[in-house]
Amino acid sequence: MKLSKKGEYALRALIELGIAQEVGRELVQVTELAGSKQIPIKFLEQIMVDLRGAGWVESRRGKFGGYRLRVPARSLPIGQIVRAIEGPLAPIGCVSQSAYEPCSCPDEDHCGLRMLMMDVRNAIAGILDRYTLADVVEVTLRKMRRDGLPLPYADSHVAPRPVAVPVSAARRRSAAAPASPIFPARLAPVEGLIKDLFEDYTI
Amino acid sequence: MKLSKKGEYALRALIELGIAQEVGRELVQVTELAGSKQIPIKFLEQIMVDLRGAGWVESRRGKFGGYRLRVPARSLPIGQIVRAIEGPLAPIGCVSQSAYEPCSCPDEDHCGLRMLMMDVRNAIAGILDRYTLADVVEVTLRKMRRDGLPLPYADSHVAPRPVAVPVSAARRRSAAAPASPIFPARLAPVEGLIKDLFEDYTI
DNA sequence: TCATACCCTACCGAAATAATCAACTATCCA
DNA sequence: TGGATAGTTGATTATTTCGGTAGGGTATGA
Repeated sequence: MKLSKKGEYALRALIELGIAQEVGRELVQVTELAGSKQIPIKFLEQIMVDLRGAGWVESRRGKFGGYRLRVPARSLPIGQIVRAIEGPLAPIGCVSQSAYEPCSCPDEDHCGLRMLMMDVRNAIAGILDRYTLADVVEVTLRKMRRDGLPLPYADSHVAPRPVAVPVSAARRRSAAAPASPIFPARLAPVEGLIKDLFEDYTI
Repeated sequence: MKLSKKGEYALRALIELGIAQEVGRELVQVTELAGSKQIPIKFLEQIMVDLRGAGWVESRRGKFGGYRLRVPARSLPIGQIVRAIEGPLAPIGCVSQSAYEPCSCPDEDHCGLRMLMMDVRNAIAGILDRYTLADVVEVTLRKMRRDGLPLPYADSHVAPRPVAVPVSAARRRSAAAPASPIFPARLAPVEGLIKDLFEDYTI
């Protein structure tokens, strides 16, 4: 039940772009997204092709170029990303809701393994479809602020030169929304496993 | 997040052996476990090596030979099987509790993706560690009985010849326990996703 | 002895994964 | 205009894993 490197890097890139957006950074270069050589740059470039193809990211070429989110982070469920990059969430094909295929079920109607795997699929989907990119960005930033860490991309002398960039329609709506409050109603303590993890999680 | 064919076949074989045990069938041949050629026999033989190596299955060679469960089905959580056959349940290495390895986290303490994947890992483990082989066997049999299907391995003229087989200690305890009642307290309606699925599940 | 059925080892091909390589193209500024 | 920067594109590579299959050995009972 592994997330592929491609999936991992795609999610990281999107989270980084979400963070950049939150702190007011307009464009982020692929070298920045790759971090300290932990993600191979050329591989990430290819992944960015897919992210752009999916319509979640847009880019600007040339000097002072880079990438940014094209859709509001809050409108992008993680499950949608994972499905697009990795394929169906279902551990076996007979429980897939997006790409059904028969497996070695002796008889689907009475197959206990199918039922169990449906449970697993639904649990995975329950989490990944519940949380959006914005949620993950928020928790990341929240923990950084809690520990007093400098926020990435907020360092003004490292930022690419501000430019008048053509604004897509999706981007315009995002800019119109105020920054999320730190404790939005969506992540009230009665909801959200990530919230629970944030409260209780220790390494 | 796929279950491999090997994992799928291993689980199916164990479920079949559990069913056989419930209906009183002593030994099951690999051809029976493989079903109508849906599982490749030679591949399944190899998988049975691993299941025997794990101590869950024992076998008898020669004429009237076959396999049977060596441990009580109720003592075998599905998560244990999946881990042994497939490896860690964690989608990425930094959230694995059995096989931790660093990934491309910029900083584990503040990595929102790590937190999310911990959620996913825990959800998967929550299900797979909660239910045992006996639960899956039970739900399978329950649905078959509900629909009036003939139970596999219960056909007496197809059964291998009854033999006095040396009884392992684990097997002796299993034989001493009465057959599970159809509605055990463990699967009361207030618990158990599988129970929920059984009640609500439609294709 | 022969038939049956597990046991063991090795091999194979395909596919996917995880990159890397090479070159092109757009943008800006001096 | 030229050079630097940075995205874009397409192809290639290497490796590993997966999902089997092949071939033969060994134990058991009639």
